[in-house]
Order: sequence, then C-alpha cells, then structure tokens
Amino acid sequence: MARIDFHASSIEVARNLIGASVFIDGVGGRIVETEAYDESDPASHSFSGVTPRNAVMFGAPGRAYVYRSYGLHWCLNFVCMPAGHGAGVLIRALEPTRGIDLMRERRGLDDLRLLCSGPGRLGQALGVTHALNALRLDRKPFRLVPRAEDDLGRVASGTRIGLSKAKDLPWRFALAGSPFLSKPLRAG
DNA sequence: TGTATGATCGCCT
DNA sequence: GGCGATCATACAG
Repeated sequence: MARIDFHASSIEVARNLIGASVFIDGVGGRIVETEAYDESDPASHSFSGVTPRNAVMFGAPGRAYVYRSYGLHWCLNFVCMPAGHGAGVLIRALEPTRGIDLMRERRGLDDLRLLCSGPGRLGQALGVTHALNALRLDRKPFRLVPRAEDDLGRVASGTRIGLSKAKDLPWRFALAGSPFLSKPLRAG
C-alpha cells in the first residue's frame, strides 16, 4: 500500500489504518485501534442526517472530522467513502513514537501506555482541537504513513466501545496483543 | 477488579 | 430534560 485510500468503506479504511502512523505537527505514532462508523449505523453521528457538528462527515473523504465528546474531550476521525455518505473512522489509540516528551507534558503523566490509549487521551496528547476539523489529511499539520505489509496478519476485529446502539457490530479493529489499546479486544 | 460519579456541551425528544 | 463514539478519581470488596 503506497498510500492510504479514503475512497473506500469505513470498515476497509479502519482495517487498513491499523499499523499505519499519524502525526500532527510531528507528534504521534502508530495506530493500534480504530472504529468504523457510517450513515446506516445507529451508533454513528451521521445516522440522523447532517448537523453543524457532523457536516464534515458528509463532505470530501480524506479529511479530519473532529468532535467534542461528553463536552470535554476532542476526538479525531478520518472521513471516508465517496463524498456524501457520512462515513468515518474514529482513531482510538496510538503507540507513541514521536514527540513523546510533548505528549507527556500535554497529558500530565509519564506512563507511555496511558498517553494515547483512548480517543480522548489521544486527542489531548496530539493537541487535537476543533481548529483541525475539515482539514485535509495529506497536508500540514497532518502526516500519514501507511503500515508495512508484514503487519497485516496482526489485525484483529471486535465490538466497539462505549455504545448503547449497534453494540454487536464487529467494527472495532486493533493490532492484536498491543499494550497500547484502550481496552482488550472482545471477540465480535 | 469492579462499579459509581462529576465534568460539560451539542443534539434530540 | 436527557443522553452520549470519555476519562479520572473515589470508593467497595
């Protein structure tokens, strides 16, 4: 995979992103956990149509969708599919590789495993804010690096986290055995 | 190791 | 008015 193609279903993109790396202003690491969402999915922000918050999900693929979770955390998503389908991938956890000192400072703790192991934590560590919403992922401040092919066999799937609807869809993807996951993978 | 709770805001009923 | 694509902290056992 020479580069990441966002003109695909959120499920394909979510799987392809495991093992890839994402950096914001040079700070970030290897993606070890993602979740797929789309317009047909009752758990998705896009399920009930366009609102000011989710409008970016219905626009061009390959852009960032940033939303505020529970009024306090910034969460990072990548928009995918042909434009207008309301599909996206939530980036849930990273293995930190670059800018670790800055991540520790932003998070106020040292433990490498807790820096980016969850969507809210990751957002804080990478300095994600609403200012990044709708920005292209192939331009500054973003940098994406596709995974090496030999990581393919380590991608596992399971059920998503923190949902009350569509709980049983196996749309969570993770690097099997990684110590940087937000929670252990549950079969699905 | 597990369960409860507060923080705090956009969107829905 | 209530409920989240969450997290840190405070407890109980």
